[in-house]
Amino acid sequence: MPDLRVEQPKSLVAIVEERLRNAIIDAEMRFGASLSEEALSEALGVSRTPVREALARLQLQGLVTIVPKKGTFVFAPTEEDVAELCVFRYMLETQALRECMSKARAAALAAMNDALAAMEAALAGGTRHDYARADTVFHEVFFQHCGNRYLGNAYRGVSGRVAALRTHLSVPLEGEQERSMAEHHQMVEAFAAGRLADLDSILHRHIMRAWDAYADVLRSGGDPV
Amino acid sequence: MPDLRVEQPKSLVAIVEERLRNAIIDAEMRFGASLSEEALSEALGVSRTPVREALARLQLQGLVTIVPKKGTFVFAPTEEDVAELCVFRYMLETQALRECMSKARAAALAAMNDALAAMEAALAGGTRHDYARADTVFHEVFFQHCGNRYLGNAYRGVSGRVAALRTHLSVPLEGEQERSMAEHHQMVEAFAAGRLADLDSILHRHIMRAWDAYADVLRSGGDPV
DNA sequence: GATCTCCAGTCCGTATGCAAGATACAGGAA
DNA sequence: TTCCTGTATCTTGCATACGGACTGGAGATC
Repeated sequence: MPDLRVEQPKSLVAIVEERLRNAIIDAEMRFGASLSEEALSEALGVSRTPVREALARLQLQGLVTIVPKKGTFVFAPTEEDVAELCVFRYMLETQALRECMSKARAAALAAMNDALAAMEAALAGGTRHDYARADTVFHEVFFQHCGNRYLGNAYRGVSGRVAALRTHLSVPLEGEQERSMAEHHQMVEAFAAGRLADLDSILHRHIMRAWDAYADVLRSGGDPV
Repeated sequence: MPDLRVEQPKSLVAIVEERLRNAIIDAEMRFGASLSEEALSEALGVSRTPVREALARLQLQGLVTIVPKKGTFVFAPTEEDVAELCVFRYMLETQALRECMSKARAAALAAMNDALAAMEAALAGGTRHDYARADTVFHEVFFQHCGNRYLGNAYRGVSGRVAALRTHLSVPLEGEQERSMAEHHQMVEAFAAGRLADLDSILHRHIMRAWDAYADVLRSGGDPV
């Protein structure tokens, strides 16, 4: 028998979750914005049940905050949050790169180059949101090739916040894309050459500089989008 | 006004989640056992809604597997799973210890000593399950004092599986508790002395030896409890 | 005996209804 | 004016109902 398997249609919960996740990440909603289950269910054309379940999942990803009997809100990062998130992100990414290098170097390098090309394209001809999305894809490559599902899961658990911060906070910064692009090139070079220590320090610089930028924006009045 | 605040009663979802989590971790249910929402809701005396939500959360912790339209099952680890989990656990714990050492050394040390004493007590006078629980508490100390919520969250995301493996797989092994206890003592000593490299290697040995033990049990026929 | 078909039982996905807590605001008392 | 209080209206928490999808087995067919 040939393989005729069809993929399952996504459940409403999954659809709603993805839709809301994108809305938050792409800054269609501001930090702290209120989300009523009923209003959402009406806007999305489904009942409250799948909306409710999707919100519960998003809470576990840190993208929304559910306050019992009060309401659900888009997450609102504090400076401290962002700092801890960046430190954690660095831990995960540096470990993932280590695993990539020792286990799937060629495949990872190829994927990184593809992602880099997409970033260049977005920088040249796309919007800043396009660039932010391509940036997100680049960093996901590490985890797709690291060969450890748990590492990937842990990253997925924070990737939403990371991506949201990227869009909300770095998109408006002038010159940020160009600096970021240069650092990504350096990372790929170091990876290709197998210089792990260099890679680590570039990654560290990359993430911590992003943190600085975010902190500045946060201090100067929160969500600018 | 004196502080009269009352704590919120836990939601049914939280209660059900905790109850099921404990049931799985304490090996009241075997790996792969089937969990019907309806049967659970009846057994727990609540409706299907909170049960359903609790199961969704447990899935994200990797403790159950939900197969659409078929049913929900207690997770069933493969050898590969366990290997990846151990590697990941080592990554998280070593990072957490590093943070503890640099940020909250005294408090962490005190808490580790407390946890160690509880383990000794369980080893001397408790059941093997008691020891397993005390072991779990010991490792949680790292994350309570590491000062990074994201690191703690990531650990919580796998701690259920770790704890479940501990109970299901290591409880039946002869002499395992004593070896484990000795290693924990070594860890605390190294931490107290600030010997980070030693600490790392002890932790690595500790986790990887546990992995060996689990793998043996798994190969010899799965869940023995 | 092997295979197919149908059916009953079980499970989940979703919609909806009701109850209870939280909040905002108007209106009255000091 | 200022403070308190009752109430309308919002929110979520949970229960329940219905329908579709899947599974396993009895019986028919070859």
